[in-house]
Parts: sequence; structure tokens; C-alpha cells
Amino acid sequence: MARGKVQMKRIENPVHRQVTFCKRRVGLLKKAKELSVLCDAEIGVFIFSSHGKLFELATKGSMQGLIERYMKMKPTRVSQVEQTVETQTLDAKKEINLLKQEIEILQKGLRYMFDGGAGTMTLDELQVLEKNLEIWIYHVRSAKMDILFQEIQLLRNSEGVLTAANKYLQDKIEENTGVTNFIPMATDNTYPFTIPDDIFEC
Amino acid sequence: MARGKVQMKRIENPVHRQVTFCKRRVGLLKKAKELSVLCDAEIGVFIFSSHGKLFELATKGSMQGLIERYMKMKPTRVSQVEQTVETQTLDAKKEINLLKQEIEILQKGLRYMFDGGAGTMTLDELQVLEKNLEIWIYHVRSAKMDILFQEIQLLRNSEGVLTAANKYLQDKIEENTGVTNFIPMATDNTYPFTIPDDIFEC
DNA sequence: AACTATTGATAAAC
DNA sequence: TGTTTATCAATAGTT
Repeated sequence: MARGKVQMKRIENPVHRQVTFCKRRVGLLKKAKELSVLCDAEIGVFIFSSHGKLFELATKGSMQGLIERYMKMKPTRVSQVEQTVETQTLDAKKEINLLKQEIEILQKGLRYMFDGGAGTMTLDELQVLEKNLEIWIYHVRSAKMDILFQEIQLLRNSEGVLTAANKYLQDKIEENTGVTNFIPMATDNTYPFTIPDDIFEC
Repeated sequence: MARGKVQMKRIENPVHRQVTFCKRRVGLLKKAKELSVLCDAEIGVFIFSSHGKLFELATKGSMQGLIERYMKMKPTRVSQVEQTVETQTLDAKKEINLLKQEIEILQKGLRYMFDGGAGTMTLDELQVLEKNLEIWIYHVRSAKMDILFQEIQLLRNSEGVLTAANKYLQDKIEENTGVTNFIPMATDNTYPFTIPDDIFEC
């Protein structure tokens, strides 16, 4: 260096330190680039200043790529984050398998109900199973329709109540004011009542 | 440098390149150490030679720690490996939830069967159960069709054998008696052969 | 590797 | 920060 040899220890003067940091940082990165170009090497450098600011250089590609390459060469211990994720994945896979087994068992249970638990089924057994499934589906659909029908009934009832209330209020107003030329609020809308009940059958 | 300025491009002579690599590599790491000491900075350097050999330096602690610190500062995009793991975990969790729902529905379905349809299932659950039953029925029908198809194949084969035998016997008789005016036994009945295979699909 | 003639880096000062 | 300059450090070419 210039104007006097430098002591290899932390520069105490903060201003001097900062200035030296800037200059040497530039110099270091320049040297790194030169080495990379001259000797066809791949180089990564990161510098955290004492204030925690990051300066970095990655020749040939990204720092991410470099780090991955580094990790591949030194798979000493996986980072904690990855470890955790890894474990989670494993746990998840285990859980999935358990659940699948459970489903398998449940399905077997269902099958058992129909065919008494035979493994490979004959044509006749399949025929019976199909029939049973059709019946079951029919029941499920009936249940669905029941629910829908109940909801519609509820709606109808509340509509009825509203209609009655509406009529009542209308009468009231008429009675009090003698005015009748106002438009009733859709009390004659019978549309929902025209749906025949049997469309809810299967 | 010395004895002539150097061109900033790859040194073609391998021997020169190797020598320069050694010298400058040492120089670079020395500079890095100096910067770290003088300015109280934390520095990491990795150098992959053109042959893939790794040289590294981490001032203050380990390279692992540095990389983790680097990762924390730049969580721009997660590395592909982690990305994959992350995605897998998410997918796994989704799958777990789906399976749990499926189990729930199957359990309810079983209960439903035993209860004879006590109205404990919601509309949505019934919808899913119905779907599952439809899939099940589809599989049952496929299995049925497989069996039927196999049987028909068997029958075709044995029909072929019988036809051949018939022909052979006919020739034999003709040869022995010179009589040809007897009626062949339905060898030209191609009816079963005209059924297109695809009727066996579901 | 060791040696040296040179170039490059940089500390101090502005 | 950027420039200048006096000096020291790094290193290319040679042995």
C-alpha cells in the first residue's frame, strides 16, 4: 500500500475504516473477476459490512446456482429449514399412506356389506353389487331430494308468511288512508308454486 | 503485474493458466482475509477451478452460517430443490385433507347404510357420496365387462377349434366315401364374429 | 518454488 | 464519494 505499511488489525478510526472498506472491497471484487476470467474459474464472494450491508459477486451465473453447487459438493449437514421441510414431507407422506390404508379398509368394509367380503368377485356377485349400488345411489338421491324439497318448503312457508304480512299491511294502509292505487308487492307471483312436486322424485 | 501487462481474457496455455490460478487464488483469499480483519467485515468466498475443485474461505464462522445469513437477506426465489419440496409439502397437505374428507364421507356413508338413511348427512356430503357410488358402479360394470369379454374370447377360441375339427372330419369323410353332398355344420356362421369389440367398453 | 522487474492496489491527503 | 500521488504489494515471466 502507500504512504506507510499497514497493520493487520481492525482499523479503529471509523472514517478510515469505512474508506478502506470501500476501496478494498472494490479491489477484492475486481481481483475475483480477474481470476475468474483469466483462469476460467467460477467464483462467488459475499461481503457483509460491519453494519450488515451485503455486497456480492457471482461470476458465471447466479449466486443461487453457486450456492447449490457448493451444497452439492459439501452435503455436510442440511440446513435446519430444509431439514424441517424434509421431515414435514416425510410425515405428510406417511400420513397420506395411513389415510389411504384407512380408505382401503373402509371400502373393504363397504364391500363386505354387499358381498360378504369375497376378494375376487364372480360375475353374479358383481351383478348383485351393481344392483345394490344402484339402490344405494337411489337412496342417496332421494335423501338429496328430500333436503332440497324441505328447503323449498321452508322458502314457500316464509313466502306465505310474507305474503300474508304484505296483505295485512296493505289492508291496514287502505283502511287508514282510503288510498288503494298503490302497487301490491308481487303478491300474485305464483311462479314458484307452479313447480310440480314430482320433479323431486328420482 | 510484472514483466508486461496482462490481457484480461482466459489464459490459453494450460500451464500458465494453472500457475496463475494458484498464485492469484492465494492472493485473492489473502485480500479477503485482510479486508475482513481491517474493516471488521464477514466474508465468504468460493472458487471452483475449471476442473471443478473447490477452494473456500469463510471469515468469522462457517460457510454454512454465511450461506444461511445470505439466504435470509435474499429470499428472492427459493432454490429449486426447496421449491420442489415446498410444493410437495403443500400438495401433500392438500392430498391429506382430501383423503380425510373422503374418509369422513365414507364413514358417514357406512353409517348411512346401517341407519337406513338417518338424515345426518348434508347435501354436499350426499353429493360427494353419490359421485363416489357412481365411480364405484362404473368400476363394477367395467369388471363385469372384462369377465364377459374374457368368456367370449374363450368361446371364440373353442369355436375356432371346433370349426377346424369339423372341417377335418368332413374332409376325412369325403376322402373315404367320395360323398360330398352332406351339409356342413354351421361352419360359416360368422354371427358372433360380427360383434364389434367396442360394445364391451363401458 | 524462488527471484525480480513491473504493474496494480491503495493510504493519505485533498 | 472521486482524484492524485507516493508507496507498498502482487505477480508475470524467467530461472
